Amino acid sequence: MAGKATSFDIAQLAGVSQPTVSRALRGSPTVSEQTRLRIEAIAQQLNYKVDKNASNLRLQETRTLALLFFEEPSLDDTGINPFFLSMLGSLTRTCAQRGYDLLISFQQLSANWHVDYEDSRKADGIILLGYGDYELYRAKLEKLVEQGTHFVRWGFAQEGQPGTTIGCDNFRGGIDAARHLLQHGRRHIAFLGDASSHYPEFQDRYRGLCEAQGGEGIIANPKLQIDALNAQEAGYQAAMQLIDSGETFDSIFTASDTIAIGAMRALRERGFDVPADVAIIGFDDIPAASLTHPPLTTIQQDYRLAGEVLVDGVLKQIRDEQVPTAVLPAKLIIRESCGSHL
Amino acid sequence: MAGKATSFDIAQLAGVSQPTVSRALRGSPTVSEQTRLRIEAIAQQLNYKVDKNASNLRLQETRTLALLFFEEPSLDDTGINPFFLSMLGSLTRTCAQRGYDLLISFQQLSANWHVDYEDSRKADGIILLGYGDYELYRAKLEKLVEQGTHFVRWGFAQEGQPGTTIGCDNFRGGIDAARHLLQHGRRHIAFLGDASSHYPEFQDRYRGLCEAQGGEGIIANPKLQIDALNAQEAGYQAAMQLIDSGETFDSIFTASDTIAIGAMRALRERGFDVPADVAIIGFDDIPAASLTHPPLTTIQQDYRLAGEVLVDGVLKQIRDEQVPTAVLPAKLIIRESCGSHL
DNA sequence: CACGAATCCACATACGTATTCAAAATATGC
DNA sequence: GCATATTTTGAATACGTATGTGGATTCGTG
Repeated sequence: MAGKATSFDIAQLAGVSQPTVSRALRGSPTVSEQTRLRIEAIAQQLNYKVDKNASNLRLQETRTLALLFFEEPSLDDTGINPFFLSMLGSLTRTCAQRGYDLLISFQQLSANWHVDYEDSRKADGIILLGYGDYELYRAKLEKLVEQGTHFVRWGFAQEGQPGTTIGCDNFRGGIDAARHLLQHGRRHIAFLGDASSHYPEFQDRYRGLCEAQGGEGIIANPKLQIDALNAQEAGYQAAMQLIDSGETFDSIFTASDTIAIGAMRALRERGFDVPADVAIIGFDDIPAASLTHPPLTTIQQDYRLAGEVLVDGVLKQIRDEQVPTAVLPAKLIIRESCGSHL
Repeated sequence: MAGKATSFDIAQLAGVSQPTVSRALRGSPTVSEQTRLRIEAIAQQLNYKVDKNASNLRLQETRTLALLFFEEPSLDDTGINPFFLSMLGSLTRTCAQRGYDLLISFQQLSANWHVDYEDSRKADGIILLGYGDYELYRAKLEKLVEQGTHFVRWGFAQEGQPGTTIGCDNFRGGIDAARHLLQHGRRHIAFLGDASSHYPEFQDRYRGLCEAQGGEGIIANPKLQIDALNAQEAGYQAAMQLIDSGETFDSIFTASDTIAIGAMRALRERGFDVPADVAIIGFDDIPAASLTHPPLTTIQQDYRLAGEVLVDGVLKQIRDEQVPTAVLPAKLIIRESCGSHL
């Protein structure tokens, strides 16, 4: 028997026709128990596996999802956003549980990621995971919607956006982060992270900060907001810029843990003590957050739940069900970078 | 036009036959420039994409590789081995460059990962990434070889193993780690990590340690070797066990950075100063290694190179070329957990 | 014994592409 | 203007599976 066994080979050995083999292996009730067992035995013996390509072609579905990561092309490619990496585990696990395979791909935000995968029937649906300039996305998301592609995006969730987006409650998370700092008596809170509308997740976190400050009658000093993309180096430089600006600050809220790690390096180099001189709070709760010194207090995104919701969201779309935009809760994780444990 | 466009739709619009469309889009020289341009224009306009399933079925190849991660089922599933996660970036990048897609899956070591993917023609080849009991692998690897599956494994590389394995020079890395400690005057070096033959990578690292000690006339104290699987919690407990054993030790070489992080937590809790009281050196150089306090000196595995070698190895096998077992260099990364910078 | 129902299976076909082979169209040479 | 070489296209088919439809066999029932 040259090459892999096909359903015809089995049919021949079992003395039945190929369709009977197909039905038997799929558990159709129209094939007798006896024949089915015989066929199954032979299939096992020949190490037969259904050819996915032929099967997919016939069924017009792949039972595969595509996971597209992308980030700002300008960022250092030394690593992948650790938060997304954490989510990867949850995504693959959920996919496996639902009987789907996961095709993975890293993309530049500028590339043509929006015109493949589902069109070419590599996947039944797409999960998009990425931070970056929202203006660059928008047109592509609209194209996806127009093509009827099944996809769900992780990120800033708001009604009226093209397609379905699932994200965490960035605004609420921003408020919680700010309150935590305020409760520790900090009044001059700096924000490191892009606060423009091009980065709506970061912007929302910043808005939460301003809101919480307003509740205490504090007017946020715009000079304490410094743009930074999601990278350690960006955090380092933003913190340096903040220090050099001469503005008064007693605490920093960073738009991500990665930025916080860079910022802490800058603070240390310049002789600031964390948290005595400057308290710092991050966002995401990446694995590294518990390893910094002092361990980083941060806002946790539930990547476990997120993975499930994303996968199930795409699967619902594939079944032509409506998937509403959803917002997942964020949770304050108190460690030591803001001072005493409350 | 209901549903996706097919090559027949294009053929009709272009006034040619379906085979001509296929040839035109694949750049066959037997179709005239003029018709090709016309066909390409129409294809673009209809947003036509070759159906991968049909194409794969016809060509009998998928241009997809499967990446199978697996770890000891007993380990906490809170996260994925960070070193493998680092490699993931390199693997996907290399795959993309070579024109291949990457199918990803996390497996329990005990599951039947060895009887799928290539058999069912989901992928042309497999990359195996995992630490765990080698005895559990071996039979499955042999089965893969027997079936003629194209696969490459990352791990302990030795001639005579089933299939092709690519790994880093664990023995050499162990020697380098030990020498670094010895150069700092440490004479009582403990090893945290399983040193049984079931975990050959770890065993090799330990062998390197013993070898280097032997070169200085030191006989390794077997009571300073304590089993630990690759997890923080395991590192923590192994270190506690070491401390409680009452044996004299002035330094620790851990089989992985993850173990080192757990061990450092135990040391800190028990009031040991790193590196003054106990020097510690890890293995892997995961991203978190630079964040510990003090920053962890470690042996770096070149995940970038590893990813390329693994992908190219499988591709070679697919082209029926021989792929020899290979050993990649490991490199000492000096930080601060062993004392002064040499 | 005959008739219908029930059970089980085979025939034919479709999914969309890529290639073999032969035929048509065009160009070349005399 | 005809034969031959060359380019370009189309008809037929195969890849392996899954399913609609109808045929054969068995069984029960009158």
